[in-house]
Amino acid sequence: VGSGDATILHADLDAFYASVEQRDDPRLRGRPVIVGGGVVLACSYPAKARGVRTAMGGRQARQLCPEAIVVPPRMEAYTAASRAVFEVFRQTTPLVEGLSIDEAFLEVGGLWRIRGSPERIADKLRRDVLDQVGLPITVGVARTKFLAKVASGVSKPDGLRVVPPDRELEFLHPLPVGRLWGVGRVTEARLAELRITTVGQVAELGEAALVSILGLANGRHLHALAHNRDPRPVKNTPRRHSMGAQHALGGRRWAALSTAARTPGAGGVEPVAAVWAGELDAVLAGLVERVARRLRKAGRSGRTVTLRLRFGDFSRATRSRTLPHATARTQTLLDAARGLLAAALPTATKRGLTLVGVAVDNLSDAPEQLELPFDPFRDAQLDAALDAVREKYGTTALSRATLLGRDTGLVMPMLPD
DNA sequence: TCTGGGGTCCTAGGACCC
DNA sequence: TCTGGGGTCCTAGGACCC
Repeated sequence: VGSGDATILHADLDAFYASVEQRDDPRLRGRPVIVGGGVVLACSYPAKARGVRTAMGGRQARQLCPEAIVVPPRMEAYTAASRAVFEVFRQTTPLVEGLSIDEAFLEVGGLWRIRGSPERIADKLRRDVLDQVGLPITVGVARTKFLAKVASGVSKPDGLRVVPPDRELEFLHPLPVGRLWGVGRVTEARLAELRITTVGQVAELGEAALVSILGLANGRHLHALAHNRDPRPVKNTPRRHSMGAQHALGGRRWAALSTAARTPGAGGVEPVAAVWAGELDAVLAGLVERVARRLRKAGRSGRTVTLRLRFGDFSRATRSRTLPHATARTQTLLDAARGLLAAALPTATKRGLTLVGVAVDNLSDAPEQLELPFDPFRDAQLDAALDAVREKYGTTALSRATLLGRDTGLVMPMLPD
């Protein structure tokens, strides 16, 4: 098998959250199912057939499909199902690159002799996922990552599609531009103004023209994809670069508080604004705590704290702050987030805040490295080092052995909270 | 279409350094 | 006092993906 063969699989679970619900509750099988409340997180194919779409407002979804069964999301169940499916992926091939909770690329190029053709492997993978995890999955097979993903996309649900190397453009060019990876609502509209609606038309356009329309990176990228030029190999799942948590300030109470807080002149405005700011701070603290815990659990730390805000008109703003060192300490991150929010509070109040988010970027692979102003390996200074750490973290549990055992010279990993 | 929660990548200006 | 060229980092915004 050479590199010119179709050996990349893109495996994508069908209507993932909805399928997990149907697997776990037989009454939902074969019926229109919507997962989510205020917004559709996922829906089964009978609901899709009625026009329900992911990210659609709940009210509109129920209008389109009144007989749909609406179930609240169970994220833990989806996480567990995802782990089980990825286990099947890794039984299939060691080279698995996860893209999201429900999809991955698999390189099966070296497996001809052991497991047969990529098509056979894909077919077995689909059966294994169904048998072992109970979920339907669609697989696309092609020579490039991009095309494998397109192939699975057009074959959903419960499908398998192999694109042979000599049929690539024949398969690709009639498809709508929206199938290109990186073409969303805005780009699609811009291209539609120029009467460009198919991948084939993009391919005819020439790189320079595309760059002048869409900018350097995007233009080059789309030009390459339209010709199925995508040299990226399948790699094992990269470590994430960012970790965040956010919370929509929905509900009547928030709306009322927010309105009252930004209405000047009325009696009692000061206290209302204070209550609003106080509740906001509690939300912020909760978000930071969540992110910090996840960071510590993953043994990661980060330097940049980003505050994300969304307003009543759906516009957004971000504020960020980069710290001197990476950290996963709740208090350090919270102090930074609070500073950002305080600076943005007048704007947020005026524009009607509807969402707060916190992200930690600039992640490093290691837990926080605490710089000590001395060498803990020089015996004379060890007790001073211990005292300093104990004082800083208010702990008495830290032993000399622990400190030395880290074997990290002048730095040591952060202690858990 | 009146909207959740989690991510990725690109652009662009300004500060700062040599 | 006014002037080059090159680089990195930080911040903010925006498009896109599932």
